Amino acid sequence: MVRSPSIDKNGIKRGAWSEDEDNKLRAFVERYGHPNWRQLPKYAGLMRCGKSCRLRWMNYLRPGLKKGNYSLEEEQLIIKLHEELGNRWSVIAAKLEGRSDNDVKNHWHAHLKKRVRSTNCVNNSSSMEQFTESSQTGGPSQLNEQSGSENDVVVDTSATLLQPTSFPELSSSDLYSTSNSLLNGITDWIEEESVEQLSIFSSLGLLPDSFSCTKSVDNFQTQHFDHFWTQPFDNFWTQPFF
DNA sequence: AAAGCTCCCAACCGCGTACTA
DNA sequence: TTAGTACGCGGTTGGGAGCTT
Repeated sequence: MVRSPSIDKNGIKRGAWSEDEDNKLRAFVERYGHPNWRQLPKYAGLMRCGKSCRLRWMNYLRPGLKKGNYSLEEEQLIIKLHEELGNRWSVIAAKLEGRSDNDVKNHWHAHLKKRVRSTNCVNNSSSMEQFTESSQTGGPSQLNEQSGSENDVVVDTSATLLQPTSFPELSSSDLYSTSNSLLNGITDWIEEESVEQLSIFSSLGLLPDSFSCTKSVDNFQTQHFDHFWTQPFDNFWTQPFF
């Protein structure tokens, strides 16, 4: 997953960091700080460029950095801030305790971007607005009220799907994927079935409350996942250091 | 079993900005 | 004012791991 270590023509090492290098950098920065990244590797006994040292420290070694799964709240905040600020990853990361800009950026490209895109696609509207709005209030928005004619059959049950407390070992991304698959399955099924069957399905509490379905006489459309994220889820440079 | 593909994270690169002489 | 230097940011890439065929 990391680049193979190599040494360029200037004798600067590149690629993946070894444990020994990490230890040297960590020990040096914790003892002396980092007032001059360019000079640091020389005094820390590292064959790296200052830029590489800074990056390694900021994204991996810095104390208080969180690694691993993002919480629902963190993901909501990233999406909200990205909508407001664009790709200003350092500003966004600063709002998230223990996350680096690189980490936030990677998580966005790997998980959140396509999620936002698909949500926008499904809803064909300002879903992010609803997303962030409902995230703040903690409750579901009122999509059903936007549904049109009296011929519409509106379903919005109180059943829930894939609570994180039930699946603590799954990340929110995993839960999202699984729930999305299930909901797509339900959607496909509903598109093939009658309104009557849909009503039965609803009355039995078998639809999640993140799911709403509108069926008009001449126009069938499903709307789901708008509320998924609102569900309860859970001058000392005088001597070399080494 | 193995070849090909996709995902995703760590690291690199280039550019803009701040600072200093 | 300008040139040089260092830093920080955001875009991009490399490549291992896991998945699919």
